[in-house]
Amino acid sequence: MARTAGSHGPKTMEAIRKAALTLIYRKGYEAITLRQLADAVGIQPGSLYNHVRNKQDILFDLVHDHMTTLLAEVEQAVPAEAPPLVQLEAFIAFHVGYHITRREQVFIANSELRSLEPGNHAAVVALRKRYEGVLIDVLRRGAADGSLRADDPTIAAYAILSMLTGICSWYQPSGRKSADQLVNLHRDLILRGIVVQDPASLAC
Amino acid sequence: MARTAGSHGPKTMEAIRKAALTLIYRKGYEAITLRQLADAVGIQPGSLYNHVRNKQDILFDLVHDHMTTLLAEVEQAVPAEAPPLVQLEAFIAFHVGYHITRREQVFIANSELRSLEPGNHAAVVALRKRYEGVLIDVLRRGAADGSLRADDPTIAAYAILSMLTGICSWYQPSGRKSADQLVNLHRDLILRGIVVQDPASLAC
Amino acid sequence: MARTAGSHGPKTMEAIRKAALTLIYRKGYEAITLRQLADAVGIQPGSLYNHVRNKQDILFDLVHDHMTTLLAEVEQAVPAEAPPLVQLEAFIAFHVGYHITRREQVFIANSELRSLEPGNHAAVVALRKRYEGVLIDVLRRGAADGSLRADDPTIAAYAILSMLTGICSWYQPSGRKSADQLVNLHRDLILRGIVVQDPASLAC
Amino acid sequence: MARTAGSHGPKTMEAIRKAALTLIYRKGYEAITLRQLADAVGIQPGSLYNHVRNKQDILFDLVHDHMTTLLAEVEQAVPAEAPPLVQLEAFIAFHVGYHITRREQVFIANSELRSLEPGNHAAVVALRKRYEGVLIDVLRRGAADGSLRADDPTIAAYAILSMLTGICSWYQPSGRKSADQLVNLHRDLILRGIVVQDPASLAC
DNA sequence: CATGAATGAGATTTCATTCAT
DNA sequence: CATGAATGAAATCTCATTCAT
Repeated sequence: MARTAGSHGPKTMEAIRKAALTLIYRKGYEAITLRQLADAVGIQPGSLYNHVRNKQDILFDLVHDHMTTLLAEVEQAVPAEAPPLVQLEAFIAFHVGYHITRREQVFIANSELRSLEPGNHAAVVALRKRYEGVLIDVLRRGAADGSLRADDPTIAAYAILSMLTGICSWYQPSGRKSADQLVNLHRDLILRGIVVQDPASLAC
Repeated sequence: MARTAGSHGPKTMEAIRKAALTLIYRKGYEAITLRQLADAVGIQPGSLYNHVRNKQDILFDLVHDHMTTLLAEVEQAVPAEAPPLVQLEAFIAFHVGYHITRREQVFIANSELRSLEPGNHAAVVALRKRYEGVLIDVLRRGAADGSLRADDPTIAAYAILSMLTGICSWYQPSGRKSADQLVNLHRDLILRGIVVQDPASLAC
Repeated sequence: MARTAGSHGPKTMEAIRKAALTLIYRKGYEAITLRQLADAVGIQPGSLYNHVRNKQDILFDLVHDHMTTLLAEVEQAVPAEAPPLVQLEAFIAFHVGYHITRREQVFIANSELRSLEPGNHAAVVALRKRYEGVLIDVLRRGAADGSLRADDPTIAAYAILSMLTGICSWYQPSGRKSADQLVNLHRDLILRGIVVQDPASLAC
Repeated sequence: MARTAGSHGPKTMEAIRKAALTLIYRKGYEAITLRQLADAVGIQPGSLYNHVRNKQDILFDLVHDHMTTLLAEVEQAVPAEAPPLVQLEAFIAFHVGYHITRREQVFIANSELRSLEPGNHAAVVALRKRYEGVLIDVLRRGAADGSLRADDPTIAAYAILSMLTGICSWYQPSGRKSADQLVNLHRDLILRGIVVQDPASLAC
């Protein structure tokens, strides 16, 4: 990681954020120390407090920023007036694309919720619920117009989100699948399932 | 939580395990202290060391026990000689059923891998790979005999496992869905997808 | 100061109290560090927390103990049924005697009130008011029966208490005045004042 | 408290002094931080160093200024050639008047001596001794000419000073006693004591 | 087998102070 | 002369772990 030793000005805050992201992603919020973080930034532990109120704020900033960006972007990515199936495909493509380019943020936002203090926790959970709501709405409209099969749109949404977010835990940009391939793979799985439809059973 | 204050004999070890399970599930391994654990058990922190070598061992025991049980049971639950589709359905039913009755173990085994020391980490990851291997094998055989559509059985297996394991993070035994309903819901989603197949498009 | 290195058992708490008394008396509560205190006791700083909840508690214990003892003893020292003048003399003798043998406690209880957290502060101030009340009552009764001249018993009591407590700030047990001499000196000053009454002016 | 936000020019130094006086009076020298002081002044902590060499100097300035002013004024207030009794009355009036109008300075000068570094401490104690010397001299001369009863003029002086200075710790300008009343009350106490002289015992 | 007390390492945080801009 | 950011030292407190009793 870049070491901006003795860094000055507003760059330091950015360096702290970047270093915190990597460190928390790799070791977890509780497991990292501010000494390690300061080392990674190239300053003294105490100097962190010129930019941050306390350790908790570092985590909250990271998670909160991530969630607001995610929300802002999903609303642009999913066309408001399109049919549910189109929206669903857009959502899948957006979610997979966004998540594999921000694996750290996503992972932290999911796994370190527990480490947020009550107030912060509530704020983040609220944002998360809004994001989940986007998908739930799509499924609900699809169920209503008969294009999607979702007896329980909420549970189906959770299932889809779990599946897609899980990609983060094994995906490597250098791996053998491109982002597009991943999107297609998961879109097919979600839309059509894994069973090969027996043509005979479908014959007239 | 049951507080076995001043517990004696071999019960103490069991009480430690139970308390550790609950505490780690709720707060995370790094976040709990042995003092909290001792409190929950009803003994002094120092007394823990009559039963356990150190904090790490508590976590490893929990995770390792869980993984070996999981493996032993999945092999009994999935019929060895059945066709892949039948095996897949058996796997889904087993996985969902097992996971919702052991939410804490599952959650810990997934989220606290990071907190395991290298040796322990490797041991658990190996067990996990064997468990994933069961599903991957099923998908692979299904792809081979044309009954399942899985271009990439590994990724499909990860996707399915992520989806199913995600249930743990929101499931409440007192909720509105029974275990059976959950199994059906997820089986349908995995096998047939979410899109309603247009009969017209399938007509000859 | 005695250094009970590696001290064990209930003696440690006593050693902490004694060392804290001396250190706080000499440097002030805010100025001392727990490292210094631990050094004086002969243990590690962290070990203090086996006996004490935090730094504030050390101060509060000291002050609170002092005030309760003071109150208990003053009630025994001042005869309940005696005439006010006798009571006043008893109070002076008691106060001077008690204070010069416990200079540290007295000084701390007066000068470190500011360092007490609100709750603790209130508790100590309440005790202090009760002690002051003893003297105020004596003066009030003396004013009532005409034996003492105290237009404002409260202010007079404060004046007397300030004068007597001030002794602590310069008294040395090895000094040239005995405790008895001090008592007499101050009793005379309080009772008769400093002016030599001109016999002529009193003649009939 | 007045907040001279972003103050400029020579006013800043004055603002620092005023804020320091109030803060140290309320919380004590060791307990305040330069951040708090800077806040109160309306500047950044680093900016303090454009006006002050360090924290210690702030305290020393305050105490030293106070002591020199006190000394200068007491010499004007106590008539050099008057009889001891008249001088004593003048001293009492001056001391009470001066102290109740500068409660903060007086309190700090008495309670924060401990926080002065050796050199500064010595300087202030020397000034203090000179001030005490004024009263001691009066008493000594009174004892010499038979007008005052002071076996030990030093101790008597300490006693009187303690009594008078104690006023600062409870006096409120808005209270029920005027400054003049306070002076009279304490002068009577010091000169004539608290006992009502039994006329009978004085009769010829 | 439990306990109370000790340890030593280290964590987060605070603070006085410095200095380039 | 003010500022923002850095430093380095230190402070309080926590924690896993050990061990005599």
